[in-house]
Amino acid sequence: MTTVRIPAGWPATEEQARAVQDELRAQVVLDEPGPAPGTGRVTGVDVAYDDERDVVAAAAVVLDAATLDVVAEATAVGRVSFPYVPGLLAFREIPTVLAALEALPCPPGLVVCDGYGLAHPRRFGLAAHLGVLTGLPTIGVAKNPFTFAYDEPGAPRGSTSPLLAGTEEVGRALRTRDGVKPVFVSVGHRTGLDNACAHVLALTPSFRLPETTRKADALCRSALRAATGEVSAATQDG
DNA sequence: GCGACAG
DNA sequence: ATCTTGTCGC
Repeated sequence: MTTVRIPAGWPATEEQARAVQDELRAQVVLDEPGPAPGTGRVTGVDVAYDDERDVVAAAAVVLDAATLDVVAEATAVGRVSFPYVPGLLAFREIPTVLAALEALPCPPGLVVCDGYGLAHPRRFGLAAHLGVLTGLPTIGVAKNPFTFAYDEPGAPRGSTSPLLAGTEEVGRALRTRDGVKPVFVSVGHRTGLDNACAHVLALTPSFRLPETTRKADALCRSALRAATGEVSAATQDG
């Protein structure tokens, strides 16, 4: 576990954050198909919060893409770096997520984020932002459609429908379990949308959400419990 | 103008 | 995201 300091010059206002998005957005690479599904490694990242104590914990869990076995994992804790503002989620999550990724003992391969990539009001959601900062291929898998419109995909697992901002397809609603609410997939960086959806299907043999997300979620929650536990123990001990 | 809005 | 018991089912 590593402890994170909020980077110097980190945006302090919504206006500054939007300016950063507009500046970095031009660096997103869209003409690469990305790593082939089922090969190499796939890493899930997630973050948990205790706003009460101003503590944030992130986890990165590396899976073998073929077997979905855990190959490596790392966590990081720090202070909350930004309030939750729809459209600016990345500024809340990224410092701690970056630290967790850097603490990994091996390359992460494709990174799967909780939330959106290009499906974003400014076309620069968390997955795109993390991709540009790390240079890694990334995708976003969200549980909710945010502000976007979509037609219900067919009932069978694997069915998709466009996720629409007006007439622009910014992502895809993807059914990962028969008859269950779809997930919302969008490209982050250095990956194509077809490939991103194929990865998500490969990562959902048993549950609605990708194994990467499930494992990272469990790990960051336990890291948060450990971190806040230390705080209260320190308080009691002196 | 107001509200809704990834996590 | 988070607050939260028991409960149904594989």
